[in-house]
Amino acid sequence: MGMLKKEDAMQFQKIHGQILRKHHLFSALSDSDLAKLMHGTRVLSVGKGEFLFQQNEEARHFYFVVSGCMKLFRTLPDGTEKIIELVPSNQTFAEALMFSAQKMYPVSAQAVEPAELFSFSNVDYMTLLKSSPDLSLVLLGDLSRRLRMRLNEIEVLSLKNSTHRVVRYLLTQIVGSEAEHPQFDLPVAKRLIAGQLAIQPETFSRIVHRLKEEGIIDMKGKEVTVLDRKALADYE
Amino acid sequence: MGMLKKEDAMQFQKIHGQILRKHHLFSALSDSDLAKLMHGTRVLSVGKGEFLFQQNEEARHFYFVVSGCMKLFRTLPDGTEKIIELVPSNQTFAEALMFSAQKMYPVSAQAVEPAELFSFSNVDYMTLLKSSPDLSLVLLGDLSRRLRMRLNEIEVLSLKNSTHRVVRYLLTQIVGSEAEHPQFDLPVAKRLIAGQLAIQPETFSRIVHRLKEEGIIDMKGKEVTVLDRKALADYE
DNA sequence: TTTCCCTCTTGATAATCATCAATTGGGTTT
DNA sequence: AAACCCAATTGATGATTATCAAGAGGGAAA
Repeated sequence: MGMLKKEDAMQFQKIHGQILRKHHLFSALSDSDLAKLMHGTRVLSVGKGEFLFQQNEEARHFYFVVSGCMKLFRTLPDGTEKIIELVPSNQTFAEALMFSAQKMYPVSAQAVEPAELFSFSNVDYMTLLKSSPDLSLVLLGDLSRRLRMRLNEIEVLSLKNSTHRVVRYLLTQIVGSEAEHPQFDLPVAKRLIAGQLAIQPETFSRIVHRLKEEGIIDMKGKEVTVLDRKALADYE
Repeated sequence: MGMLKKEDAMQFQKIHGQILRKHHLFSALSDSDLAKLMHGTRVLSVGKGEFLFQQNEEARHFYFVVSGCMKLFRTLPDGTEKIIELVPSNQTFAEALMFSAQKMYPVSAQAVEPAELFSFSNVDYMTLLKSSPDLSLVLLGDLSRRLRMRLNEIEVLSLKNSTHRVVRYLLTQIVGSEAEHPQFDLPVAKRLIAGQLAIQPETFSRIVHRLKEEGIIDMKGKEVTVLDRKALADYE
């Protein structure tokens, strides 16, 4: 939590550089550019429930999640919070603000479980960008992908009833799996998932109950098993 | 509707170049670059209700709306359509796909009123991008702004009741206006606005009726007058 | 002008969902 | 182990909204 001294920085890069390399925002950087960027990097530990930043704070940094999980949300006029995104490890967030005229975070960021983060200076990264057209293209692809994610969310929120939203959520969790009875763990607490789907926790619980009764899925704690893929897809 | 011949192209650019110049995607281009780009440009006329492209079609072009209005929407599993965006004149759309790995339009595009469009080749524009880091930054800002727009939409869709959504919509239409009784025209048919807010036309109509009864707004056809700004804002 | 079409409106009803309240269950701390 | 906390569940109720149906209004075309 603070600027690193030179000798630490070298050690830091040695240990963590390769973690970053896996992410497309950093994989295209030359060794020297990465070193330069990481010189201004800070390592942050955020405890469960702790805030990283609040909505409308000035945005000078963007972040990479090393471990844990961050929750990005907006506070609605009635005081409830709307979850915009849950950011798992090995992902970045808040990097789109670098290019926006609006220099304030449009969301608040809070850890849903203890998290380790790298923070990057927007101005430093911008400097790299200006000298590297390829990197810009990578970022453009990144934002484009994010845009598409948001599109999907908008579609989910527009689905007529809550059951459809839950079903859609379950289906997105098992795309890619070829298994007859796909299995996965809910990434976060059920109430948070309900929040993402803009339904109440009680409603979520009741819908899951119904799907279980109909023999379409099974759920024990966070462990989900899809028993009838077709029936689930047919709900749509 | 077709590739322009050289002499036409010059005329074309003379007439329309300055229109494009006003848009930030093209304002940073040099004269020669703009000329090069417009050489491959097509002018399209799309009649009311006519489709420009369908969801999942391969995306080779992006578009600039010269006049008219385009509707971007997704078809939901139940057959209804969810309006993602209404694109008025002097705006571009579908340019984010240039950078995405997914090369298919994630939405369908249809004219809600007769529209004139310019189409641009993705590969041509990409070529320009690679040689112009500044242009990349402009585009990054563009996508960033779009991302924020989507964020707002997601928030609107998460608002608990329909009245809040309508009120929020009205408020966004009068930001910037300092008038005591701001006035504006609905940009499209009410049923389309209802669709954007993910509510039924009937519900929209009833909510407007109530707001009129309470003396907060007035609405005659598409002409809207806000009679009580404060009361409207307090609904949130 | 008259006809036609489509949007918008208004009413009545049914379905869905949020809210309030009480209980259970799992995991952690003391 | 006991106490405690918070998440999750389940039930009962009321509010909100979708749906179905019918009529009114407005603009375009014949």
